[in-house]
Amino acid sequence: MPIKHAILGLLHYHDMHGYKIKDTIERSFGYVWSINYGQIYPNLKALLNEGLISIAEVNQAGESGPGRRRYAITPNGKAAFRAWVNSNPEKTMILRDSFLMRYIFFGFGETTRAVEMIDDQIQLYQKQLARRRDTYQKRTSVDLYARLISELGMEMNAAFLRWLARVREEIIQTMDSGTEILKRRTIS
Amino acid sequence: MPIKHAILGLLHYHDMHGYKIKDTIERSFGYVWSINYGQIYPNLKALLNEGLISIAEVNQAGESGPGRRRYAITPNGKAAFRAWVNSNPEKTMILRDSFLMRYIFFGFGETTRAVEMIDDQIQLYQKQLARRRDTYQKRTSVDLYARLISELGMEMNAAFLRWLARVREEIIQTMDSGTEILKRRTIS
DNA sequence: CCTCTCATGTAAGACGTTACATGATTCA
DNA sequence: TGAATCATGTAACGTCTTACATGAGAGG
Repeated sequence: MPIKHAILGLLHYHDMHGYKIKDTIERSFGYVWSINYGQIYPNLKALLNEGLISIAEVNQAGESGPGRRRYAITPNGKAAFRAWVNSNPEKTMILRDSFLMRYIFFGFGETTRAVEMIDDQIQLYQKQLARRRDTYQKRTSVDLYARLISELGMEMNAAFLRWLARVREEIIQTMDSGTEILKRRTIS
Repeated sequence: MPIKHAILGLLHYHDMHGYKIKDTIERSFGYVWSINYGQIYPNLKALLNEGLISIAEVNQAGESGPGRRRYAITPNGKAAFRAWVNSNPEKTMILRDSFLMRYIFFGFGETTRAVEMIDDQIQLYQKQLARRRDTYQKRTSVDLYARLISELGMEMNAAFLRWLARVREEIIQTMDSGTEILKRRTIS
């Protein structure tokens, strides 16, 4: 139940609406965790039942539909969160990327198409890196951990771009030399 | 349905049992994709129904229980797979790591525990990097794409380790200087 | 007035994990 | 003979995504 912990973590900063929680998660660490309303609202309800969060304020301007609820973390919530942060992480890192998934089998597709897709990836990650650098320069928080995680994002991004450039070059060399190495494929 | 495509991709190399498919996925690109039997067997059944794979051989030594089935890709399977490889990847990369998830909120936990967890991560990734370098040196395949993807794995691994070392250092500096910067936290 | 952003929620279905049950073969 | 590995499968449960429905407030 990592979503619950993410919610509890964010509520340490200040009280929030469910909408704002999703928004913050997406903008702050969307590349580590993505989320949607189908997860947020049921989890808020559950956390409320468990006494880990409470409702700080309800704004009910209209009469129909649910009110806008601002949630706050309770002392029990803080304790549960602290226990989780201090507990051992499971050691499984999952990286899921549909480009990489295809890439693995590029040898079975068309080489020209492969180069096209690599170029698309290069463009995409160049934009992303530029955006990250911009956000990094403009950041207002002095938080050590937040600063370091955004450095990690930029470094990973840059490393991936360097790798893509190398891959592109090597594929083009293979095309030029016209060898049929690609067809002698084996896997254990 | 990315599992189906992974299965079709692997069957290009040679015919395989379901068991071997899981094993190969885990050993070849387990850090990009993980899988379990609850997904493998139902997907094999579905692919068979769709005519994208066929049964190459059934070994039924005993009499009870299901036979050991070796699967092969059909021409239709190859066509479907090729269409997928050449189709545009969705642009969402998902990185899910329970250490990083905790890391984001380290400021709310105990700093000494944070350093301990960082040290555990360093050990874990040092071992992983050593294992990857070993596998890389011993690889028998000349496949361009396979070689490059394992280089990506090692580079990402190394970059993460460099980052962890820097994080450790900066945290310890903060502890020594005894400033209370950690407590002035804000997030947008 | 219309569109965008803020805001809350549910239902259906897809996807993934865990745990269990079964049995053959291989090797020490 | 016992343990490890090879091998197939399902049921229950949990998580995640997608699509939909609803409505308030702000600003052009």
